[in-house]
Amino acid sequence: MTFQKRAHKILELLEELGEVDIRQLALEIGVSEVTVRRDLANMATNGLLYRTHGGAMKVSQLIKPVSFANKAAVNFKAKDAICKRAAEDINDGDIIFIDCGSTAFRLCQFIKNKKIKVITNSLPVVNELQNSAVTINMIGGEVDPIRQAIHGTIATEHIARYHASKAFLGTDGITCDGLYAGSEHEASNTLAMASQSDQTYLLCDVSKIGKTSYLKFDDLSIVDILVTDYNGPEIIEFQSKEILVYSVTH
Amino acid sequence: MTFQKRAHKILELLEELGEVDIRQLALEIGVSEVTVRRDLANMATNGLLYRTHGGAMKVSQLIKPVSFANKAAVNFKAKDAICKRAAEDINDGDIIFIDCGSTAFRLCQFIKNKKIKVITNSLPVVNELQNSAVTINMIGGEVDPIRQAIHGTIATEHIARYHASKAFLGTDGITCDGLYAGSEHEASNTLAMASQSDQTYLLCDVSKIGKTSYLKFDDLSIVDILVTDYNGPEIIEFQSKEILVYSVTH
DNA sequence: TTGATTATGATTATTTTTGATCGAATTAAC
DNA sequence: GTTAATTCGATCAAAAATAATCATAATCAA
Repeated sequence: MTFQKRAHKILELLEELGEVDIRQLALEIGVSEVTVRRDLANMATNGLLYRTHGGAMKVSQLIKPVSFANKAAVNFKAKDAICKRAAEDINDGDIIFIDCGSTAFRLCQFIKNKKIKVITNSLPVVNELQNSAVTINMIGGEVDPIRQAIHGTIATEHIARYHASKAFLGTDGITCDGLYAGSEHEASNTLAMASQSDQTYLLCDVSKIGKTSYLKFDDLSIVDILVTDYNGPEIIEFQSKEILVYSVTH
Repeated sequence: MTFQKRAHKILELLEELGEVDIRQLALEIGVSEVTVRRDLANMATNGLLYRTHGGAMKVSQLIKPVSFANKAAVNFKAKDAICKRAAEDINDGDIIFIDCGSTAFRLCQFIKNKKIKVITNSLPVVNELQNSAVTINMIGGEVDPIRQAIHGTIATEHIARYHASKAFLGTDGITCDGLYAGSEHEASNTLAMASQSDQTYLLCDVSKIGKTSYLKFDDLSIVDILVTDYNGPEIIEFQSKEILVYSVTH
């Protein structure tokens, strides 16, 4: 098999898998690892792929898909059901805020083909929506590496300059008394988004209901619509506080 | 059998199989391998096929879609050498701007362990530096999906709120007359960063020197230090304009 | 026919490709 | 941090393919 044929094959595998390792390639193609290494080096100098230790990556994937995948995968069926329901309310032409956090992140998959404008402080959301029909506006300011989001006063000020039709927010905990956040920064961003939008949706899986956290940052007045897979007694109380509740199942 | 007849046969086989090898052709056509080789050489110079070691391939099969050519990997050795040199000037405690673009992006790998603050409008830079010692500040505003960066008036305003000790900028082209950019947004960001920093470094591989582009956005006065792998006559002229030139090799 | 030109095949030297090996560099594990 | 395991790059040798050279056969013009 000639170099050209191998190159073709490697690019194909790369396109399919995103990354390849040398042992796997040597086996698949039927040549020695040395040869594969040479091929990769060659192709890398031509910009056809990105060489890594032990293999290669697709160039376009050089932008790491930000993986707080772990957290996002927890209870993802509930989160997906919630986000799917929420996405039904999003129409072409909408301008929406998307909060940081693993729940709101799952909204992305349902809005990729909508002609909307998304304003967000979440880096995973930006990455996820990069090659979609959506126009993205990134909120600026200090990057919080753990939450993979932009936080701080500059961020809050930035939010205040925009206005959206809908905000899709997350929270660390919610009780009949109010909303709880794990940090002040998170809270101030969430509040800022809520105050700058016509309608606020709170995306909230069952694990958050009835739970309190470090900081109670608001009563429930900022919430217009609660989307949740929870179905217990508190629901009625939420409704009595003029919150519309979307109950979903999965 | 004449050359024309053989050529016809070879093209037929090529169309059918996508690739051919010389031994197989010699057998099939009934001539010596030397002759086949001569035929292929002939046809290759006329662009009828692509010669490989031991055979030939259909031209169309050879090249994958253009999307593979990613800027970040093109000429990366020069870019790495440039960025490595530039990084030597970055010290703990510095606050630096990093411009968007494939060259400045390569600075990331050399500053991951420095205790500095980075202000950038480049999404790849943010992703690359996420799990590093660096504190990141993301410039906010509209996301340009092609350049993977934040551009626009909001972004420019955001930059104006910060001040850095050093700015590491890229450009689409540079001549003795000035700097060229591919878009107005790019230019305004670059200018904003330059005006808000004590020293501006221009990171510029050989392909940019002497090249002009869509928009001339400044003379050379904003550049303090030019880091490049170029080593031609213009260098002296740059120096005469009070630009310090770091020449690197790779 | 003759001489010249061209195409083909055989032979040989050169280049290219590939795989093996080993010290150095990088990464992972502790 | 240190150590162990991979992976890398360089060098060398073997095999295959190529280019160069030459000789022979076919073609063509005068």
